[in-house]
Amino acid sequence: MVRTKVEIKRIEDKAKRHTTFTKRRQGLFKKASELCKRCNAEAAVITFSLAGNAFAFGHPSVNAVLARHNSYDANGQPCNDRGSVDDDDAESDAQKVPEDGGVVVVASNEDLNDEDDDMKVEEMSMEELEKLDSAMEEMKRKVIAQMKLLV
Amino acid sequence: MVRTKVEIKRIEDKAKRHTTFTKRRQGLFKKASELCKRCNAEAAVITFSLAGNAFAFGHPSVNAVLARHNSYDANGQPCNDRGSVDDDDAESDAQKVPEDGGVVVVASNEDLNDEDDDMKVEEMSMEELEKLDSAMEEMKRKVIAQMKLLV
DNA sequence: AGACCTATATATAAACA
DNA sequence: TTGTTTATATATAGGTC
Repeated sequence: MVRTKVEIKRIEDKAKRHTTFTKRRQGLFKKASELCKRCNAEAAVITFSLAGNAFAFGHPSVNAVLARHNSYDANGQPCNDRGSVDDDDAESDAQKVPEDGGVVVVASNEDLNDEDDDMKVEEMSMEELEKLDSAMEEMKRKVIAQMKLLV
Repeated sequence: MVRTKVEIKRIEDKAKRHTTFTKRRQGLFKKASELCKRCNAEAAVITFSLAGNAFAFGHPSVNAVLARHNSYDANGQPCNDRGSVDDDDAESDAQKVPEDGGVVVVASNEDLNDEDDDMKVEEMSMEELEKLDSAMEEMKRKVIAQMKLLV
């Protein structure tokens, strides 16, 4: 796109490829940021380099956007892969988190309070919270996998 | 950026904002697509317009990237929000999802099997799965909020 | 709403520090 | 690696249809 028009195909030279990845990733994050600011939108960008490194941008936060996306997904709005656009249906009068109250999810994991599997989040240590968080990620994957089987 | 230099701030006019959102979203997806092709990378972009519409791009697929991100996240690599970069540590010789087995997260929600709060995912109906999924989203937010308090 | 236009702002490949 | 520099390709604001 520049000194000479380049074809959009895989760069073979490893060093060059990584340099381009870094530059373009920065550009991509900047574009995402501008989109959020200018349009008061929410967006998340997640990238993995070929080397396996992860980079993410999110506004208001990566997790916030992913959670919202998950809830949309679960509610039926599909997400195209591969450069195509998504829904864009009618009004879509916003998404509300169910109702915030009364949810008492507890975790019983071999590594996590075997005897007392009903601790409240407010009473957990950081270590316990992190374990619960990981357990939930795993559970999430299982639930989604199971849902797909039933659809 | 164009006929005249524009400030990167919120566009007040609703129609204009939406037009810009559409154009910039298309540009963002294109950039993401080019990054993937040129650098053989994986990337996902998720956006929500102010109106609440969801749009997503992913290579090789939105879900593939999100799943990979989840596993990274659970394994400790943090994800900055707000336009900043992520890890980029040493070799990062790939990521494996912990080990899939032994996790027995259960949900007890007023709307979800009050009497039996220890159902296995494999035995749940679609409706129950969706409720559990929503409950987990909510729990996730609470856990993260609590973590932030402790950090 | 979209599709096209066009002038200008940006992004960026290549080279080098 | 990370940051220049520079020439050129793209993206896009503001129109028009």
